[in-house]
Amino acid sequence: MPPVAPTLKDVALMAGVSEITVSRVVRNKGPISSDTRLRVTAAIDALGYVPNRAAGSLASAGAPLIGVLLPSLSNIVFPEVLRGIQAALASTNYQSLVGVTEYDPVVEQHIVSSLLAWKPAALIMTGFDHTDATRMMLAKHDVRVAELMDIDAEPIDIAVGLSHRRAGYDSGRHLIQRGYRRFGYVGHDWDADRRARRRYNGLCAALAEAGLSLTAESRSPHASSTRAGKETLKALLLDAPKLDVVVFSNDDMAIGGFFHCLEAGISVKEELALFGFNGLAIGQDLPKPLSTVRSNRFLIGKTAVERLLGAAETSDHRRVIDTGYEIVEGATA
Amino acid sequence: MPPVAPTLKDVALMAGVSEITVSRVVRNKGPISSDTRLRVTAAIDALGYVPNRAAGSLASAGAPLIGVLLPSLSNIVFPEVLRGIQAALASTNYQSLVGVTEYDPVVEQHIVSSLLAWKPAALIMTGFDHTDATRMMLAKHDVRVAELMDIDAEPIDIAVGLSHRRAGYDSGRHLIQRGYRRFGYVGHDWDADRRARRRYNGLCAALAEAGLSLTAESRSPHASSTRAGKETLKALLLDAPKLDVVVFSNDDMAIGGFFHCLEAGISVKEELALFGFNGLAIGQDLPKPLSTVRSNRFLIGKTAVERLLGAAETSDHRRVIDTGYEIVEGATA
DNA sequence: CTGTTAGCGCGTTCAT
DNA sequence: ATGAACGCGCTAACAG
Repeated sequence: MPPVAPTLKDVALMAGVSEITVSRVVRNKGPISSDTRLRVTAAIDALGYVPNRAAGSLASAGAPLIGVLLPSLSNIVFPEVLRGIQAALASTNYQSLVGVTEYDPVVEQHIVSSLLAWKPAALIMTGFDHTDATRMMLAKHDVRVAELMDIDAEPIDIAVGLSHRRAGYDSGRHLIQRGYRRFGYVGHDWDADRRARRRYNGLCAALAEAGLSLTAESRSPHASSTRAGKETLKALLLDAPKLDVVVFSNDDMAIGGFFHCLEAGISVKEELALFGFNGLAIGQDLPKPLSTVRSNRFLIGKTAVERLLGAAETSDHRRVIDTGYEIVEGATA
Repeated sequence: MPPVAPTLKDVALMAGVSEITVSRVVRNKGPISSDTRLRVTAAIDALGYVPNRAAGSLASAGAPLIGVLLPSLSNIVFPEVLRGIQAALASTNYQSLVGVTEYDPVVEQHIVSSLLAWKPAALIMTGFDHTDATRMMLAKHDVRVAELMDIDAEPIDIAVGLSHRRAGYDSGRHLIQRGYRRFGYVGHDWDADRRARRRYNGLCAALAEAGLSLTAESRSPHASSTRAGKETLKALLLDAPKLDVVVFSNDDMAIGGFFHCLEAGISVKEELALFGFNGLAIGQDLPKPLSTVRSNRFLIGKTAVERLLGAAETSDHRRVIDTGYEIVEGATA
């Protein structure tokens, strides 16, 4: 076990060529005779040579790295985005440096700063909520930047996601069209999750347009969760028993609501309709598939990487990429 | 927007000191007079200096990086482990380089190789299932290695997790003690998830010890999911209607089973008891909290990082760290 | 407490 | 098709 990793020089020596030739073989760059290529690759295998990326990045100014900043890993939505990112990265030689901000722009700022220290090719962030200092750093260090999930604001570089305002609005239209009139809303912490608020605003706009408004609403101060959904719906129904439908800030909350109905003996849809957001797999496996809006989390992550890395190849230079959403009819509304 | 990042030299020039002095201030290393420290930090702020980590790693042989290899991000369990890792990392200046193996040791091998290229301080992997080539690389490049989730085998360096065999065994003992006799088992793809098989073996051992055996069992060829649990239980009950209790390979599967019971009008626990594994939050929010075994995923990730980075500080040099598990009584068994 | 010298391993540039 | 020289930005090892 020689804890001394072989370098270009070792490979060069063994293959009887110069270092730069080995470097060319490794990177598949420049003309190499198939003969020397053979000898070099043989030496590489024999020595178990692994290029030192730190050295490579230093020499070439820029690392094959993508910084990924996620607000949270507790909300299943972000691992799914990360999954899309990883899937797209798998076919490249880029790797991901992952940090979690806990929805705090100041934490985000610190992470951006330490990620930038690696001279990554791009940064993937969530939402549009950054400190001025963050924006300044981003401007100075020429990295590509993708802001994910939302497209309701002006991006720094590119944005990939969906319009949460429109999604909320369309949810409202859809439900009104299906005959619902007495709307309840059950939400979670808005300060952290700005997108939930945008959907709420869209929903209210749709109601207003139809001459309606929310009959009752309640917001949990906590992060979204099944439990929060369950308890918040319970609380809401104590105050305002006469509702047709309850729109939840997302599927987690809605599933909690569904469970509450099961426990309270409320017949879902017949007595009270439920509507979510995200289209999580588990919601579709409930005894009654949840009516909701499918956001395309995996696609968002995947698309972001493709756009960030493939910029030159495509002629498509949109700054805002709408990955869309679809209303999932389900059986709860 | 000057796309030319300032370097140590720029800071040194501005502060009227040498580069190494700036370097010392940045790293908080070696004695520095508070006067020069002040001037240097002022210059750093003024220029917006961010150290180049690639250069630092090259010079000092070794990067403040932890490579993290996860088999999947679809199974909620691994994001939770990652959460623990990130939480522990937050208070250090280490960052995580994340890769996903899709349960394939060959993919794992490629990722290990590219991670090693950064000279990380440590690698966090899952399970004990690695190719020979992977083991060889690990031996050569002196990195710390943690193998997570399982402690039922001999680790390369350290292992952090729980004994799945014992967890399965204890589940069996627990259920037998509660009077169950006719056991069913509903599982998922074992080839990918070796730990599920270990739990199964433990369960069977407990049954055998009590002179019992599985009355019926069925395994989905797919990855674990609510849907797979639902469908597999349904199939199982067609063949073997007379069961007291069904043990599932994990909570996702068990929750699916719960949903099947709801749909089929089977009274959970009274007619058929259900038992899971993991102790996911959502299982505890079902109308009847799921009876299961709590694995401590967050703790596993967090502990691994602490052990890997804090080795010198603690006198605790165990190679195997048991993060334990607890039986969660619930209301479904 | 501060500076000098040397070089980490590689890629760029220019030659041959 | 191949190579030599140089330097990327930083830190280790010594001075002083």
